[in-house]
Amino acid sequence: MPRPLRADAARNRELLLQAAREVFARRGLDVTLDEIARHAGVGVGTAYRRFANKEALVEALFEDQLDRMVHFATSSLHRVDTWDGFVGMVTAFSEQMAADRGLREVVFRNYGRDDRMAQIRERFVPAMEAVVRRAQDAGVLRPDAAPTDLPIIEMMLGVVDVFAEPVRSGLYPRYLTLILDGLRARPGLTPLPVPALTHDEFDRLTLIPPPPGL
Amino acid sequence: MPRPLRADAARNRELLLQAAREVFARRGLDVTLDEIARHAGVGVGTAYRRFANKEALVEALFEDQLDRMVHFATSSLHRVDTWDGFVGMVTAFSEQMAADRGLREVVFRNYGRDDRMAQIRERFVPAMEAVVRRAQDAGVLRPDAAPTDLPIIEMMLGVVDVFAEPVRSGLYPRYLTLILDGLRARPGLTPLPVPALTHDEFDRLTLIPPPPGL
DNA sequence: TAACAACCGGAGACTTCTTCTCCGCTTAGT
DNA sequence: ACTAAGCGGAGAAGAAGTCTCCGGTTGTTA
Repeated sequence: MPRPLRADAARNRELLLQAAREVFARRGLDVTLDEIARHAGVGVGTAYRRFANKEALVEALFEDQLDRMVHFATSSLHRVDTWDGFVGMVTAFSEQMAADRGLREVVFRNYGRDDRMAQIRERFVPAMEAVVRRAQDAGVLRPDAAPTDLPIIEMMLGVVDVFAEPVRSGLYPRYLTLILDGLRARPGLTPLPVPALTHDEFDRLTLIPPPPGL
Repeated sequence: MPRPLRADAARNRELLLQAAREVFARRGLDVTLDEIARHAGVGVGTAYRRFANKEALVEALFEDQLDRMVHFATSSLHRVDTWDGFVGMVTAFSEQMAADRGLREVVFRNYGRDDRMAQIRERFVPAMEAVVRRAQDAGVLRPDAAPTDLPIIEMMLGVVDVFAEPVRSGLYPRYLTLILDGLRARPGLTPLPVPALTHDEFDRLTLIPPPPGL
């Protein structure tokens, strides 16, 4: 059992976590620990004394955030209007992801690849599947949509936001709306010409070395 | 007037251009000249003797490719079915972009920022505008779509392809279809909640330092 | 309030990656 | 056969990131 930190050390630890939250959210996971330390107002040495490396810091930060994402999915199942439930989940996902570039990178690059996060991911999949199936059973979601379309869509929206952010923040809802209009079941839709990624394909993607450039 | 290259030098120049075409297309503009030289089967020294730097090589390669993109836009105006014309242009763009990661990066990072490419870009904008307006006047494209939506959509599709490529190439048409279904004028569409980027905003985006991560 | 273990800052050692140069050897062209 | 043009690729130079080390400071305990 590690004995408690001295008061100044504990305070610095909190400063670092807070700084990391902000810097990761704005600039992604590729920032240096040096930079986080500077933003926290402590020395690099202090940062490395508290967290063995950047990965440890990421883990400490994103566990509960991923948890919250799963919660969005399951709770959307209880909405009375099925389409609203679906839209609500996708919108909530997008809001989280848009607000936090680090979160996007954790989700799509599976940063850390450790067990705890893997467990969370395992609860993700059934949740998304349930929401998609419910919406399709109700006839409001186009029948050829698939659960893995959702993370792909989140990725697309995330990129729009990274790209547009320097001149306009909050552009992504425009494209979210567009895509939701394309997802809604309607007469006269064009059948989707390629099958969606299987869950297995998707998992493999997040586990392989990050494709340079998100 | 530079005097003609010796035969072996001219041949190596072609080898380098060909290698660059392939490597840029597959891996993007961030590959090193060393890598291109290796792929061409010549020494690095040779590469740097022929092209002052990577930028010169990029310029030599992408001028006519951009030209072809503009051509897609203008020729789509002559299709009898307006919606087919619109879809044809967007599809042609996507095919080009999906097949060539380097091209995507030239378009969105304005690599080089030189005059010749700027001129081409200037012809791009009116062409896209014309196609969008024609489709909206005919009532087949949703009225709240805008010309700058098209490059944004291309960017989204490009990212899907970069991401999915390691386990599945050619996934993007699925999402292209989805988005086109969302772009088509229909009763019951949700109004797009945020204005599109203006041309000016878009230009500024491509001119500022590349947002790290495409 | 003295004493010391814990902690701090940040210079810089190390590593990795990319760009580009230099020079001894080879070859095309006359 | 001679020589200017060209070749290859080791490695210099620089940029960027990770992490260590240590002289000086501070919280804590007695």
